[in-house]
Amino acid sequence: MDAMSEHYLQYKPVSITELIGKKGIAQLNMRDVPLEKIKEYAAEDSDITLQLHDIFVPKLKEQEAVSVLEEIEMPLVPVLAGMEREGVMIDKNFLHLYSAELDLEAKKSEERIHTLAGVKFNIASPKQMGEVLFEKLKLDPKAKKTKTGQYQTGEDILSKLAPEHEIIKEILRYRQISKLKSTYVDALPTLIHPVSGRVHTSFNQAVAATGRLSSQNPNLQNIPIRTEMGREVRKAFIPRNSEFEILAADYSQIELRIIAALSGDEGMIRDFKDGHDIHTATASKVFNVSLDAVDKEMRRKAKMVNFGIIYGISAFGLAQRLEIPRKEAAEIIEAYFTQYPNIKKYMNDTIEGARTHGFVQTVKGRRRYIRDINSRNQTVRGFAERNAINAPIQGSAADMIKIAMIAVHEAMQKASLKSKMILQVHDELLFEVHHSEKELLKKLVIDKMKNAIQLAVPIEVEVGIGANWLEAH
DNA sequence: TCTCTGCTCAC
DNA sequence: CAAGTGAGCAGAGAC
Repeated sequence: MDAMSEHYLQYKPVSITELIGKKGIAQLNMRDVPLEKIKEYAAEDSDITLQLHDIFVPKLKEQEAVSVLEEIEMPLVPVLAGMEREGVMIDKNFLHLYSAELDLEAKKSEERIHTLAGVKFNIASPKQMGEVLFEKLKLDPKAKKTKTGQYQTGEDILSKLAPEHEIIKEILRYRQISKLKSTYVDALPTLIHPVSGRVHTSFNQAVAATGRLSSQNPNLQNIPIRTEMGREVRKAFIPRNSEFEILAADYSQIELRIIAALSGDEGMIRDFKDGHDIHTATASKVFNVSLDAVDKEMRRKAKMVNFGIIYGISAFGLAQRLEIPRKEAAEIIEAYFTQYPNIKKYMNDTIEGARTHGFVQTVKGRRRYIRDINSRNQTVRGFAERNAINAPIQGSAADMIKIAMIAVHEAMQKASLKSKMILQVHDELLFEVHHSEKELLKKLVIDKMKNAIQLAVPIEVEVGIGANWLEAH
C-alpha cells in the first residue's frame, strides 16, 4: 500500500464499549480500527482482556481452550485486518454488462411465466407463487404448507413438480436470474470504496458457533460457482493491475480427511493414503464392487452419504436427498458403517462425550457447548446430537486454515512479498500474486496449508493461477 | 421504518 | 421430527 492510500480508510474513533460491545468483537469492523488500538485497549484494561477471553472461549480454566485464543484468534486479528483493508478489485464494467444481459433474460422469463400461468402476479412473492401453483393450477393436491400457512415453493419442492407443468422450470430459472442480479451483479459495484476503488468485506471472527469465519457487507464467502450463469460473477474478481494475477489455494476434502483422522478409521485413512477419489472409494466399499466398476450413480450416492456423515445423517434425510426409498437409504448407511466401523464409533463417542462434559471440541481444543444434548424432546436432542458430531469436524477445519493463514501471512511479511492474501472461503485462500512471485508464493502457500496441523491422513492442497477468480480454479 | 419469513447463494 | 455453518434479498405485515 503506498503512502497516500495508507490513509484512505477512515479510522473510526471507538470507545471501549463500542469496541467490545454486547455482541462481542464480532461487531467490530476491523478495517476501520487500527490494530494497535485493539491491543492497547486489551493490554490496558484487564476487564477487556477478560471479555475477549469470554468472547472466544466460554471458560478460561482449561489449558487447551486458552491456547485457541492465544495461538489462533489473537494472532489472526492482524491478518484479517490486513485482508479487510486490502480489499479486492471488482470489474465494474463487466458486471454492468452482465446486469443488462440478466435484466433482458429476467423480463423474457417473467413474460413466459405470466403466459403459462394465465395470470399476472409477483413472481418474487412466495405467497402469490403458492396460490398460483397450488390453487389456480392445482399442481399438487397434497402441497405442503409452512408454519405460517403459506404453500412451500422452495427449490426442492418445485424440482419434484417439474414434470407436472412447463412453468416450474421457468420459475426456477427466473429465481436464479433475480438472485444473481440482486445479490451479486447489481450489489457488488455499489460497495466499491470511493477511495480505494476496491470492495472491503468484514470478516467476523466470533459469529459462527464452530469457529469458522463469516463474511458480511458484502458476504464474499458465497460468490456463485455451481451453475454456469452464476459462475460468470467470479470473472469480476480481478487483480489490481496487469502485474498481478489471482491465485486460489483449496484444501481437498478437508472435512472428510479430518473425520478420518479424528475417528482413526483405518479404512478411510487408507483410502486417503492411496490417493483415490474418496467418493469413488466409498462407493466401491459400500456397494461392494471394484473401483473400476463404480458408476456415476453409485458415486453420487456415496458422495451424499459422505456429506451426510459430516452433518449427522438420518435415513430419512438421505432418502429425501437421493430421492430413494427410506429402506434403501437405511441399507446404504448400514453398509457404510460396516465398512467404516470407527466412524460409527467416533460418532457415538462424540455424543457420549457431549452428554458427559456438556461440550465437544476440535483438535486444538476449541469448544462448542451443546446445551440440549440431554433434552427429553427427541427433535431438540436430535439437533444437539448433529451439532455435536459436526462441530469438531467443521471447527477443526477452521482451526487448520486459521493456523495456515497466520503462517502464510508471517512468511509473506518476512519475504517482503508484493503479493497479498485477500480472501478466505472456509477451505480456500485467495491471493493477488505478483508475476515475479508466482512460483515462490505457490510453494509457500502449499507448505503452510499442508503443515498447519499434523494429522494421521495426508492433506492435499490444490492451487490455480489465473486472470480472475474463475480462471484461478 | 423495522422485523420476520421464505428462499437461495457458498463451504 | 428428519443434513451442519453462515449472509443477503424481496415481500409482507406490524408499528
